Amino acid sequence: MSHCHIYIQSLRQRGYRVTPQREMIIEALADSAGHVTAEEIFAQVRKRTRAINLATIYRTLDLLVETGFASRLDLRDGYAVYATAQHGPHLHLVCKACGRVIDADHSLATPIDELLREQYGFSPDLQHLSILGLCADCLGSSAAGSSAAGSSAEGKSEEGE
Amino acid sequence: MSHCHIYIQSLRQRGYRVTPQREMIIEALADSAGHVTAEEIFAQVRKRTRAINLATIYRTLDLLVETGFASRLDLRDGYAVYATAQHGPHLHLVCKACGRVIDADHSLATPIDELLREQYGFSPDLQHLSILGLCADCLGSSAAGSSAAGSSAEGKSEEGE
DNA sequence: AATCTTATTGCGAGTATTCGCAATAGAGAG
DNA sequence: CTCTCTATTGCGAATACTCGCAATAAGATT
Repeated sequence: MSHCHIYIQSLRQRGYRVTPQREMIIEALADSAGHVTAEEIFAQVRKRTRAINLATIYRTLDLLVETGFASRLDLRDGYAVYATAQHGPHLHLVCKACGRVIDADHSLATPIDELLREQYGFSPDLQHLSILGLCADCLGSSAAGSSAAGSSAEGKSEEGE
Repeated sequence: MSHCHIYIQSLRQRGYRVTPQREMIIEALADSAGHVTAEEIFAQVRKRTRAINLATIYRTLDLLVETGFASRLDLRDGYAVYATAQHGPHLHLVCKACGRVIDADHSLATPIDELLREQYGFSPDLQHLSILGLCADCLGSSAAGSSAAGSSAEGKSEEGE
C-alpha cells in the first residue's frame, strides 16, 4: 500500500521505532477493506512471516489507535475490530441485533462535541465514538414480526441472527 | 434498598424468574453509589452468601442492562462497569487519562439521536453511549505541565496527544 | 402440597486480550 | 561500522468475561 509508507515515517518521527512487525501490521490493516479483528490481522501477517506474535498485533493496533492512524471498536460480542482512519473520522453505528457496523458521517457529532466542551470542559475523542442501537433493517423486521404483544419468557435471551 | 423491590416485581411480571441470586445482585448494585465492576458486586454478594457464582453475576448484570435497570460501560482497561439507571439515562464521559467516568446530561445526545434516525434509519441506544476523551482536569494538567492528575498512563504514550 | 415445565445456576473449560519479563534489535552517537 | 541505550518483541501466565451442559429450583397448574 502506498501511503502506509508516509505513516510509517511519521511514526519514526514521533520517536517510535519502526520494526518489520509494525510495518506488516500497518500494511495488513491498510489492505483490509473494512473492520478487522486482531486475529484477522494476525492471520494476514502470518502469511508473510512466522516472526509475529498476537500480543504484538494487539500492542501495535493500540499504538495505531493512540497515534490516530486507526480506530478501535469494541463489539459487545467480546471482541474488538479495528479500521484505518485514512478515510477520515466517522462514527460507528453498531447494530445490536445483527452486529453490523455502519459508518456514519462524523459531522453528526459536531453538536454534542460542542456541548460537551462548553458544559463539561470535556474534550471528546469522537473518532472512537461508537453508538449501539438497531439498524434500519433490524428495526423494520422486529416491528413487522411481533408488535410488542404478550412476550413471555421466549424472546428475551435471543439476540443476533 | 427500597425500590429494588419494585424492580424485582417488574422482572417477575416480564416473565423472568426471581431468584435469591438476582435479588442480591440487584440490591448490591443499587447499594453501590457509582459504577461498579462485576467483581465488586460479586464480593458484595459473597458477604451474604456463598451460593453465588461469578458467571451468574455477569449474566444477571447483562439481564439488567437488557431490561433497562442498569447500564454497562466498557472501559478500555479491559473491564466493564455497571450502574443502576434509576437516576435516569445519562451519557458516560470516560477520561482516557485518569479513567474517571463523568455522568453527563442525557439531553446532550438529542441532536445526534434525531440525525441518526432521520439520515440512517438507525435507532440508537443512547443509554449505552459512552464517550472517550479527556476530562477538564486532565486537559488542564496536560496543557499546564504536570499535576497530581495522571494516574495510570505510562511513559511516552500519553505525551503524543 | 405435589407435580411439572423450563429458566436459571454453578461449574469447568474456552475465548479475547493484557501483562511481566528476559531477549532482541532499531536508531543515533562515536 | 560498532557500540550503546532502551523501545519492542515473544512467550507464557494472568485477566475479564462467556459458554455448554447437567443439576436445581421458580412459578404455574392441579
